[in-house]
Amino acid sequence: MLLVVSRPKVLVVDDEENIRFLVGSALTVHELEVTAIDNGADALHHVRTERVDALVLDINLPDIDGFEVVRRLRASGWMGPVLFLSARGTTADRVRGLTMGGDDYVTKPFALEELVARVQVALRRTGKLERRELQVGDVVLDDDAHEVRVAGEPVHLTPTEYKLLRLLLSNVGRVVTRAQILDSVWEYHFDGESAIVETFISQLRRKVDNGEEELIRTVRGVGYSVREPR
Amino acid sequence: MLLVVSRPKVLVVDDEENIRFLVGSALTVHELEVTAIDNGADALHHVRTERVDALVLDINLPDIDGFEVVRRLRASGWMGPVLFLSARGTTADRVRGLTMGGDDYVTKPFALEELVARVQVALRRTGKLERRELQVGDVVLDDDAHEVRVAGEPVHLTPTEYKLLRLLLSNVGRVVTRAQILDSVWEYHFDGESAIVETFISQLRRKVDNGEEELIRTVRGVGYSVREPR
DNA sequence: CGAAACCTTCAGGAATTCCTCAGGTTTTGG
DNA sequence: CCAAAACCTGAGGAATTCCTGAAGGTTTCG
Repeated sequence: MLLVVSRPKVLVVDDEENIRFLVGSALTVHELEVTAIDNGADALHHVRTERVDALVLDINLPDIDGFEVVRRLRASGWMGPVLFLSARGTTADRVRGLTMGGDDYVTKPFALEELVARVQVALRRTGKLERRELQVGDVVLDDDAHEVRVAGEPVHLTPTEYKLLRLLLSNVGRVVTRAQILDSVWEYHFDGESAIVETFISQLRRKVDNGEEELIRTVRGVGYSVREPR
Repeated sequence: MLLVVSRPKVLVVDDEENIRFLVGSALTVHELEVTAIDNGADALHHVRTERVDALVLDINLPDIDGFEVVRRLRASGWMGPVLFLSARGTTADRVRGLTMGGDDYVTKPFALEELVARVQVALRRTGKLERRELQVGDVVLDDDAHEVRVAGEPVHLTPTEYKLLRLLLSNVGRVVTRAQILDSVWEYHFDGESAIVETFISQLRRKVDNGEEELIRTVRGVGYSVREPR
């Protein structure tokens, strides 16, 4: 594990107290250093005087429009990534049209996890955050690129397959029970009789399990596990 | 068996006496050190003054809302995992949206076992809980990987064999009676004449008993036992 | 709207595991 | 030393669990 000398700094700009709090804490939990500001003018000033590695910015601000904030920042040379928060009303198209470069947007209401993930992606892209990869044997899951490689070759996984593999890989050396899988990959933890886990395990194996030594091991009556490589 | 210097400390916060008791005992049984508190203010104080490795927190508290408790804790730098208890009414979505990072939630009514499992998962993730291994001589039973190694080499056991070995190993130096075995490994405690225990003991020995010194000793007329290593 | 990609269910078959039975071996007590 | 009791162990059919392909339904995207 690499020692990170200083945490990436994220500025959150939103006039709603709640949003600032929620987003702020979510980002903090994920090891980011957060500053929160409730208006455009102060935000501009902050970015110009302090180090800011990424910006989470509401489009509707009491004083200056979010897009305008970014326009001015770009003009003054700040090139960091911006993640816009747009109210539901705003059509996605409009936002998309106005975001540029590496910028991104999410519409309220949003899932905190998703927002955090996007901020992290942006930070990694700009090299402020290390790349995180899960690797076991010759299978590499690159969470940034959202890509899986087997023996160097990219393999296409569907979203569900990806989630499942991710869960397994982040529990190397540990059995993941069917219940955990259902709970984590699918939303329901009502058990019942669903062969869906098996089906996806099967698909995953076909795509990822590279002959020789099996990656995904069945632990009968319990679940599945990926062995620690040695 | 590894010596655990200090047990992980879990704080349970709920205003219902019953819940505190139930959750508290369930966690205690599983080797965790539990403190129970019935309101948010005292909980805050406790986390700030004592070591707390994980928090089990009802959302509806008489004084401060559970989410607010966490908000304040995060603000004061406590980064441990939180497991929210939410009443059934609360929509899962809301809770999900508000939990972040490693936090988790379960809705009442919940299975104690599940709750314990989740707390343990959280503690392991944060490194507060070590790997659960039972070891006697050169036989190691790794409960996380659900795997058994003899002299370093993985040995495959069926679920029943595994349960049996686990029972024996967790009673090192003690005789486990046939009745206890039947009761614990199989569901029935009606005795009758079944040679099933013998059969499985036999299989276990073949797989696990590594020549030289017998691991599983027969205690005639009583049951079986695994000797303490020296 | 249509096509493609994806998710889910279902069911037959394969693999594994369970458990009874029966015959053999060891121990105990007299 | 003998007989009875207790225990050991291998075999095989029954039961469980798992695998996987196919088909139908849903969502996504152009």
